[in-house]
Amino acid sequence: MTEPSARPTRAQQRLRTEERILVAARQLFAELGYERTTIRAVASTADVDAGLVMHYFGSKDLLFARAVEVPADEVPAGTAGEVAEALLTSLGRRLTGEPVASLAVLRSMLTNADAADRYRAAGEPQLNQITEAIATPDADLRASLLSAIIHGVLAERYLLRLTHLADASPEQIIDLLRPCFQSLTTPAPAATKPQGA
Amino acid sequence: MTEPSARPTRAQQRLRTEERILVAARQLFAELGYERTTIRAVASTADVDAGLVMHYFGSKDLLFARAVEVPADEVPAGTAGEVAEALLTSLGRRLTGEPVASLAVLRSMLTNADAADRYRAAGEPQLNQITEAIATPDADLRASLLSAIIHGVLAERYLLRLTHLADASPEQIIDLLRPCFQSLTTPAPAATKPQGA
DNA sequence: GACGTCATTCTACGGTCGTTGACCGGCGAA
DNA sequence: TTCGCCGGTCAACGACCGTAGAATGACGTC
Repeated sequence: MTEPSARPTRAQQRLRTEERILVAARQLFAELGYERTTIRAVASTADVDAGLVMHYFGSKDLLFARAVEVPADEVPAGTAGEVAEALLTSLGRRLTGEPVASLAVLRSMLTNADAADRYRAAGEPQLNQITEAIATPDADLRASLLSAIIHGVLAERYLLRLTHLADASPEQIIDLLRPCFQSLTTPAPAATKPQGA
Repeated sequence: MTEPSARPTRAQQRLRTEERILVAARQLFAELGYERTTIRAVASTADVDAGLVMHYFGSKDLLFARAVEVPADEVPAGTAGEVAEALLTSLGRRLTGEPVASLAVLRSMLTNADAADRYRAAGEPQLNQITEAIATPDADLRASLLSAIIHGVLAERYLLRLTHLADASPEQIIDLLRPCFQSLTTPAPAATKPQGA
C-alpha cells in the first residue's frame, strides 16, 4: 500500500528522471535538430548530469531513438474518397497539436540518417494503405505526393513558422487542401487531357 | 592577347580557386547540411588548405552565404490560372535539375537560422506575386500552401530520395499536381459545402 | 635583377562535444 | 545493523571544430 504521493521508491525515481530527460530531449531535438542538440544541454534542461544521460541511454543516438518513439497514426483503409477524408482528418489533428516527438524527427530528418530512416519507416505503412486504396499504376506516386504535401505543410507551420501557415486554423487549411487530396486519391479524373503511357 | 589556354594570371588563378571552393561547398552543404559540413572538408574537396577558405571567405557563415547565392525563379503575374500553370512550369524545371545551391538551402533550413532566412527571402517575392494573382482574403494562405507543396515535393525527391518521388518523371508529377495547383489558385470553387465564418 | 604583393600552406589555440570511469551517498534487503 | 546495489555527480580524455597568424614561395612590376 505505498501511497502514491509519498516519497517515491528507487525504481519510480529512476523512471521519473528518465522521463524528465526524455521530455527535455524531445523538446531540444524538435527545436534545434539532432546536430545542434547537445547531451549537456539535455542534461541541464532535465537538471541532471550529462553522465547520467549516458548512463541511462548509452549514447546520443540511442537517446534520440528513445525520445522520438511515437505511435503511428492509423489511416483506415476504404474507398479512395474515404482515404482522402481520413488523411484530412489526421492532418487536422496534427495541425491542432503536432506531437513534439514527430517534430523532432521532422526537424532532424534532413541532416541525420537515423531520423530520415525513422521518417521513412513511420510513413511506410500509411503509404502502403493509401496505395492500396488507390488502385492505379501510379498509386505509389500519388501516395508519395500526399505524404510530401502533408509534411511540407507541417514543416512550414511548426518548424519554419511561416506566418500565414502558422496562424491559419486547421479547418481553413484542410478545407483548402481537400480538393488536392481528392484529386490525388481519385484515380482517373480529368483536369486537362491525360495522356496514355 | 593572353591565350585562353595558356598559364592563367594570378587574378584568374584566384578566381578559379574561389570557384572550386564554392563548388565543393555547395555540394557538401547540399549533401550534409550546414552543421555537418566542415570547412576542412570543403577545403579538402577543393584541394586547398582550410586556412585559404577562411582567407577568401572570412567565416563559415559567409562561405555559406556566397555558396548558396542563386537567382530566384521569376513567376510572371497574370490570372489565377496562368499563375498556376507558371508555377507548374517552374516546378517542372526544378524537377528536371534542381540547382545544388537551392538544395543546400533546403537541406540546411531546418537547422540553420541563416538558411531559414534565405529560404524565406527567396520565396517571398513569388509568394507576393501569387497572392496578388489570387485576390481573396485567404490568398496569403493559398500561396503559402503552394509553397509548402512545392518544397515538400522537392525535399522528398532530392533530399530524402523517396523512391517513388525520385524515380518519377517531372511530367508525371506536374500532371498529378495540376488539379491541386488549380484548386489552390482558383478563389471560389466548391468541392464540398463551404462554411461561412 | 631586386622587391613587394599575394596565393597558399602550416601550426596552433581555445572551445565544445560525446563519452568514460572513478567516486559518493542513501535506500532496501539480509 | 550491515552491506551491497544503484541513482546520481565529478573530472577528465581524446577528437574535432572554427579560426588566427606566421611562414613560404612564386609572380608581376620597376
